[in-house]
Amino acid sequence: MVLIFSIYFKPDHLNVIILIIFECREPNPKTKVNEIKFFEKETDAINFIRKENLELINNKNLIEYKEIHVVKELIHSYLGGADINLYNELKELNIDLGIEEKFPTRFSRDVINYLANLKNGEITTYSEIGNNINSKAYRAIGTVLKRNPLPLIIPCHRVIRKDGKIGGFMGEIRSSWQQQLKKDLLELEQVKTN
DNA sequence: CCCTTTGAAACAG
DNA sequence: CTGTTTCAAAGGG
Repeated sequence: MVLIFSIYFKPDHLNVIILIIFECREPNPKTKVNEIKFFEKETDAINFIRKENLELINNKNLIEYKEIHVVKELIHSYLGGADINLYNELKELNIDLGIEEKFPTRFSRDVINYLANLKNGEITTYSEIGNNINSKAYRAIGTVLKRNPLPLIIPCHRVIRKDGKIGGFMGEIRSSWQQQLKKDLLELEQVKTN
């Protein structure tokens, strides 16, 4: 039996709804982080939860799910400006992120490993990642990040274009709330985005 | 399987 | 700005 849970919230100084999806396979008491998703409006998040038939966890019951509580609190602190590396922090706490299933190829693993070790506020470019993983497949790097199921934890928002442009976010390359969110996340880390 | 298409990119002109 | 280059993955025979 597989149970899928979710929790959503609006961070204090960020105009977005964050939905975190978890799964729990019955005999296994450990909860795995499935996905982090962003929505422009609360109604969009609610519609998604309905459509996907996700079980919604309220704050009162949150205490029962240790992993979910921890993930939510860490994201809260990070968005509040705390200098934490979400990926390393969660790894140390032994929270299951399902990295092997989410990034099955060598190439995608190399890309996200490089990203996971970036410091808070440290930005990089698609070509810089390429240089570090010994590949010139710049566009393929973008494709890996576009499909990143763990934004914030795998900080794909820290990857901009070499020419200084902001680059895409959530598959969006034109002006959109998604790209604004990328800028907001960078500014949260004191990165100037013009 | 192979063969074609597709990219949150980069580069040269 | 416009082509051209690039290569991993996904998609379609």
